[in-house]
Amino acid sequence: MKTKISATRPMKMPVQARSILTNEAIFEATIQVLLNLGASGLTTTKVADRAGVSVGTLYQYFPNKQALLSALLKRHLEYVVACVEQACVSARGRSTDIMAASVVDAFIDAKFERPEFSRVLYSVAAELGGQSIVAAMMQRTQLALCDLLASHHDSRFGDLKVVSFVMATSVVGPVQALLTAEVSLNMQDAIRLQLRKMIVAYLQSVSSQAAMGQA
Amino acid sequence: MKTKISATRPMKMPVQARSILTNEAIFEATIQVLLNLGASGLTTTKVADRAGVSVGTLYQYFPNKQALLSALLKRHLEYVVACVEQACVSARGRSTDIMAASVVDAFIDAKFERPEFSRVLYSVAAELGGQSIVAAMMQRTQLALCDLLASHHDSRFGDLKVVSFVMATSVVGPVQALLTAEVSLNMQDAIRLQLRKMIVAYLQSVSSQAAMGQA
DNA sequence: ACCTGAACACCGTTCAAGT
DNA sequence: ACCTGAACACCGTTCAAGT
Repeated sequence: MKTKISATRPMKMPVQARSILTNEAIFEATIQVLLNLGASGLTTTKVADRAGVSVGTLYQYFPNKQALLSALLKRHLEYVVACVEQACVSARGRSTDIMAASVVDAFIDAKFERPEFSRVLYSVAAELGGQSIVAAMMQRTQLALCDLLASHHDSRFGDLKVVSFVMATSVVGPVQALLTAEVSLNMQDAIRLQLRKMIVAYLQSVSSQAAMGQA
Repeated sequence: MKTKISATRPMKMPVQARSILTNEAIFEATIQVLLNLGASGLTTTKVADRAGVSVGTLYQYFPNKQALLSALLKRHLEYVVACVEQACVSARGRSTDIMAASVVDAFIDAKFERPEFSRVLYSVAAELGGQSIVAAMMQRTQLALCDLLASHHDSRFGDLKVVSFVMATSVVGPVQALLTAEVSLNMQDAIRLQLRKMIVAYLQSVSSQAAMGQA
């Protein structure tokens, strides 16, 4: 239990713990700066100041500004995708209505947990580093949707790759518009219901009975 | 036909003509730099060089870099919206199938006329100045869609504001994914057909007979 | 070993000096 | 009148010098 390690790292745990702590402080600082000044006002120096470290230290944790923002975007999108994946699991084997509502609601709810944060991340997502992260997350979402659709007892939905692509991508536009356009709460709810309707209608229009053959 | 105007602008037309020409040269240079180096590699100096003017001159035409990019984005989106508006006019009074196909095709075709350009503009659209332009263009699109839907002889589609919002926004995600994810041509066509299907299915699911009452 | 922040290169923007 | 480009302020990134 002594602290007599000389030239190596003091102890294994503390070093990692401090490292994780600093990492988290930098993330949190980035979020704050992003919310206060927007993506265009974000500066590595401002982030470092807010996190209580020097710029040099920030660059030990992230190779450059884009990597920092990409990591933040990735963390956010991984959370959102995880929510959608969970909804997919929960709705396995249920009706198309429930499938559609679960997925739509999970996505909207995840994005609206911190609307301003979701909103400001769109500019990060549109940059080079962001686009590949978005693509990867979209891929994961489509996989989860394929699983979900395949679990339906009575129906086949045609080419699941295509159907899940359309399902996944068609909800992002409306939600982005909702987040950036500041529409009324009534309108928000109305649109959520309409989105469910749209996905249900789509699924039913591409579905065929699984029992015998298909139309 | 003489050129004897002393201290004022040489002639009215030539000045405007030269002005318009330079303006266009700057736009064209911006597009080229954007295509070659991406939004993150674009520099006002590079644009000015490519346009054959000095930075100072560029700043006489545009107050700052963001205004330049916003103007370019606006011009692009105005063209795209014009295409969609025209499709809406052409499909007035037709079946829901034709309405959906016209609008979806017009949007996809307009965006795919210069795919790389459309693609690189997403990062411009996500920035502060871009978001309000996108919102305004979305507004115009929704108006055109309301007109289109109202022209249907046999059906009412409920709250047109909401339905047109969902229609307009739900196609942007798939098309953006198509443009950024480099999917195969087969897949592209398949998705175009599916998008039509989705919009048709949605319109039919929210429609009711106009003749007597509604369900 | 790890942190610091002055220093460097580069970019957006301006404006005194040209024509 | 209009254009030019050196100059300025600021930002991303590095690295010699500290502890």
